Amino acid sequence: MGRPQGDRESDRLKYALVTLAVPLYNSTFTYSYDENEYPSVLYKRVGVNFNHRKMTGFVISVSDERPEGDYEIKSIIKVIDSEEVINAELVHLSRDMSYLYKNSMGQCLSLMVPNAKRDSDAAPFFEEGDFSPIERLSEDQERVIREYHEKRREGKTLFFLHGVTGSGKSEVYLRLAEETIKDGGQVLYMVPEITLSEQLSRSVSARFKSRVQILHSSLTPAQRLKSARLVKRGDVDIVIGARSAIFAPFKNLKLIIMDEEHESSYKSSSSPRYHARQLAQLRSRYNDAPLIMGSATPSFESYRLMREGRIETLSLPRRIGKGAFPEIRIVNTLGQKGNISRILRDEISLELEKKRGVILFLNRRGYSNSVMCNSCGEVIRCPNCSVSLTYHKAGGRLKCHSCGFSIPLPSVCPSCHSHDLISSGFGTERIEEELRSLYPFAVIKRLDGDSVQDDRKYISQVLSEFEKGNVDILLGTQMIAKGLNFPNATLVGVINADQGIFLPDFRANERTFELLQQVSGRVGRYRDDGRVIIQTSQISNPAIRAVELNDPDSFYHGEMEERRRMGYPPYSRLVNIRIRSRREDRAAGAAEAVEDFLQPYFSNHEGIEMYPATSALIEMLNGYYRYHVLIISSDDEFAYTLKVLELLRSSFHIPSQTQMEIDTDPVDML
DNA sequence: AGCACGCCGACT
DNA sequence: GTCGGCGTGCTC
Repeated sequence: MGRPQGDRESDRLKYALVTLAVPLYNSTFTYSYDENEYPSVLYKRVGVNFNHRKMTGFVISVSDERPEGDYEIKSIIKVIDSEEVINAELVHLSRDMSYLYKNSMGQCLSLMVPNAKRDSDAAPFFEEGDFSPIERLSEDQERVIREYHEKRREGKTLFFLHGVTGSGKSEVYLRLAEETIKDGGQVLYMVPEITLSEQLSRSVSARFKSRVQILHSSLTPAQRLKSARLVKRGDVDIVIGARSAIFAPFKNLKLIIMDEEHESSYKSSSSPRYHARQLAQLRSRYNDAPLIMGSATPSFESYRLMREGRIETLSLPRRIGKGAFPEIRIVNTLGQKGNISRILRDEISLELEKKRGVILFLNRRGYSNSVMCNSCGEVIRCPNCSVSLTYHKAGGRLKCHSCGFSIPLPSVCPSCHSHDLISSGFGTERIEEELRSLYPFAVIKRLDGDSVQDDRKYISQVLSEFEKGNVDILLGTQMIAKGLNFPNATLVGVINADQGIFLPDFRANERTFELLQQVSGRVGRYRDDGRVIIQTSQISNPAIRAVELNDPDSFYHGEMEERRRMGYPPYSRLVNIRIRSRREDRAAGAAEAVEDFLQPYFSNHEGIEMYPATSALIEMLNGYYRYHVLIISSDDEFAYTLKVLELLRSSFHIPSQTQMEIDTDPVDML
């Protein structure tokens, strides 16, 4: 084939594959550009015209040849970046991600790059922290590092550091990170969202000096872009960050650490609903970089892999130094009056006399759970969501914990105008009030979603006051259960361990166990007189029993058997297809249409079960009616399921005014 | 998604 | 008359 002669301009015309963040089956489109004008466009962002609008996309490949097909090819309007913002690995990752989570490549790729126009002011490059002395390793830690190296020599890449709280996992991570960096590799160190703001990041930056990049949630897009550039150039040795740090554009990634591997914050709650743990496994494979996950309470997915020897287990079974496990006491709340039992009350008094701080935990904020009319029986509900409103005494309002809607507390029942409104259930606000009347001279601080919203600095302030011994009782939600260290506390109380237990979710026990185990881990890390008091009405629940007897193994075994028997994860894979619409009939209709589409592929298919379309547990959320179709596949048939869902994406036409979202390996079925 | 086009009902 | 709600089709 002869090239067109004479026309020098067309000689310089090249074609770029551009991927756009549109929810289409195929999100890549060809645009032309003049090579004289733009000598390099690959892996940069470009501005293009797309169906009567301007968009920015990523160039993922370039070519001299016009692609097949007779469609018009428009030209690139401008090139945004002077330097590449992605690389081949991230394009590859977005392709795999797109297939697994059923979003377009463009949508996946757009998550990976902060959407800043251009880089501006310098990011705070590193934070000056307290100097953290290098600890001497315990025997267990040394053994674990030895085992790691042996397994590495055998070519293993997946590891699990299974260690109780206080066993010194972080020091192991840091040693291995140091070694990797000395050999010229880069390290990704992932932590759950809440941990990030706290102690850890400071000690790590002190350890690695200026070549640390902390991906904080408070960074602006421009700052993120700037730090990504440093990572990409290889000017950063170690990146610390939460879920989205998994997209950092490493030049030479040689180790991935994922602490608190079981944490659900690693799973995105908006689409693409990726799980950082799965993506970490992909990047580990692409780069032949080991992945070390760690936790005291492994996810059941990881637990299965460990048990089957598909991932190497490194275990730290003992606490460091004289840290011992706390004594755990279960208090049966059945038949009890009041929210704080006699036993817990006495224990708190004892601690206060000794001038020690007490930590109390309750996973529900607000004052009362719901407000009901005592005349007509109406419960006051959110107009946008099918949940009841929670009373918040501070501010005197009723709030929706699903969508944030709030109204002033009405003085009469909205439906029958009776004055007889009663509240039921209790939250942290109510407990705080009870504590104040029980211990009028104690300094009591509450830490929950409400206290944070007002003031971001408040948390760290309260925590440091508690550490200094200036706070007697610290009352909090989830927030204080995870990741935080209270070296001096000797008493932890769980006001009510029941909440999670009654959810119609096969993970209810897992969540309860995990939470109680984590809460217990907060106490007396470095001492041997820690106590935990757990109040519950379900004293024979397996999760509660396991915590009481300090016997996690039997819990895992029992629960795993149950999961296997029922065909639930980790012995199967779930895909939840959610459909939502402002109109109930549309949502229901679309869900049925999805079911009808899939029926021929899944009915009578060995190893796959499709549950018929039903309305979601919370039928309405934010004004949208919600339906879903759940697919359970065996390990072997999961690949087939993904193939069929690809078909759904390419050829199923979603009715108007409805949205469909595919959630692969969902963590909550709500 | 988001934008244009084209189709029907009810309002200055 | 025509404004606007909504259904349908398309995007290099």
